[in-house]
Amino acid sequence: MNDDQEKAKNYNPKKYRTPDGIPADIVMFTLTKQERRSSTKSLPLFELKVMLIRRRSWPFAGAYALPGGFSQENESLYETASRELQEETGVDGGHLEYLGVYSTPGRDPRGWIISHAFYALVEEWVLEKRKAADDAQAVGLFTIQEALEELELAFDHREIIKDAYRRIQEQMLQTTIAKQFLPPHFTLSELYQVIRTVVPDFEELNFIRKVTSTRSRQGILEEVVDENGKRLVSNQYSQRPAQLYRFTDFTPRLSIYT
Amino acid sequence: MNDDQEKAKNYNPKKYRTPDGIPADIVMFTLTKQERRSSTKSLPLFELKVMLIRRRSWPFAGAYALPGGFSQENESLYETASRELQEETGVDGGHLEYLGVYSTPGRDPRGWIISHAFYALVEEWVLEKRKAADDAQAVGLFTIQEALEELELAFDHREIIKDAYRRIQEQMLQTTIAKQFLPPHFTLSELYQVIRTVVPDFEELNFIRKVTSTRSRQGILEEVVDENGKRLVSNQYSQRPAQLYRFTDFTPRLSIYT
DNA sequence: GTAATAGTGTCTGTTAGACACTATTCT
DNA sequence: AGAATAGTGTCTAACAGACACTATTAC
Repeated sequence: MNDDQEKAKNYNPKKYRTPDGIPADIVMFTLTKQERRSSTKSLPLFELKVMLIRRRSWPFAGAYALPGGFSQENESLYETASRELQEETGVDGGHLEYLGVYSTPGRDPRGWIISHAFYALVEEWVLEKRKAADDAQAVGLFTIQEALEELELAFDHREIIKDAYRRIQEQMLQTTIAKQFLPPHFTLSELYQVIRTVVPDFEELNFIRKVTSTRSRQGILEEVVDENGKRLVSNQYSQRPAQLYRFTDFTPRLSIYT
Repeated sequence: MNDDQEKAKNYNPKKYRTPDGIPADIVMFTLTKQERRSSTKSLPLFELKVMLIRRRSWPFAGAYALPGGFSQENESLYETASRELQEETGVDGGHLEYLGVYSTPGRDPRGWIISHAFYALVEEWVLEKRKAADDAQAVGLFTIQEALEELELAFDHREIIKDAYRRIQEQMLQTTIAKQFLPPHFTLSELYQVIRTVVPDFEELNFIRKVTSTRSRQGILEEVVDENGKRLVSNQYSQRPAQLYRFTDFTPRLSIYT
């Protein structure tokens, strides 16, 4: 037995009251695409949705809650969230990010339970599959407005969803997470629509020109070309083919002063 | 006994292994000012420092650690941090913000201990007072370089300090936290020096002009005037008096796309 | 006068914002 | 031709970046 182990044996961590559990809850966002009926090709309608599960048991039986689960001793909280995400959706990988801690006394009637919120960006089909596999009654995809204004939510999950929404809006403008909602190659209209869906009051009349022809932002996006250097285009959503782009791994440094 | 209480009685939260403690650790930053010897008035030298405490007992006896303490059942983690900050410095108020959670298994030899990091911006005299009140040997103010490269640090506190440093640099450019390091009224040189101290590679040759005469940033700062509308100036750090400014409560929205 | 910081002039090239206009393809 | 999205032209005012220059005051 080494020195540390010996000392650890003498140290009694349960001298004080300790929490009753440390769950990780995940705000899973997805962007649903809905075909628009029209005579010709057109961009689909996007909607930002969040996955919620109807609780069956006490506390908050019948209310909707974020998917999540308790952390175990042998894993970090990120691993807990990652494991839960995998258990809930069958997918690992994808964008998973820490949001914050929720520890207001009394937030959970089961005891002293400190929850950690994460948010994930998941493809629509993943959540649809999950919904099909499970009791369809229990799993739902809701718009932010529905979740915040119409549903009865468990615990402090309304606060968590609000915070996650604020965060994803900020991230959508300040980082390149938009790529999580886009195929590897995409047109600028698709990108613009994705941004607009998450941040409705983002309006840029000259969006195409701005992201392509200004030097200061040069490097966020690049044109996709084939092996012969020919620029690749897509006409999936339009009559006239549009140039395809991809994100580079460059992210500019933002500042309020300059 | 109401329904919830009855159910809570039947619910056994200790069915599973639970953590041994949830501390909050605080990265306390301060900006030290050092007079420069010169024949005339000049700006002081600023340095960004972090407060660390030398541990006396197991584990990591002799190593430096962030100040902090365990959370109690009747308080949120922000309250824990706020209480610790008050206990450590005698000051409440000031800037205190959540940084993140540190939960890697094995990070604390005392057991399963999940720590939450906060960072605080504190005035220099507060920490000096703290240092005087206590055993001066135990409390130290160190530059980031000293803390990260020269000191033996307890737990995963090197990681925490790194993360806090990254965060304060980001915040310094994207929010108006610079005001935490400045008096209510300040000159633009002071502001520039504060920013430069925290983010050394922030270089703006036309800083004064940029923050004063460009419309898009209009509203971050405003000139300070007296009751007669006369503009207030200071010659504390210069021969020629300089216009005093204050922050408004406006913060622009930043975006990589526009 | 000299030192030290405050602030302006000036120049070129780039960008923002508004909005009209052309381009490409499918039906 | 009409629909739908892609993308350019054009104009003005604002801004960025570089760097030389003047201004104010204390010593």
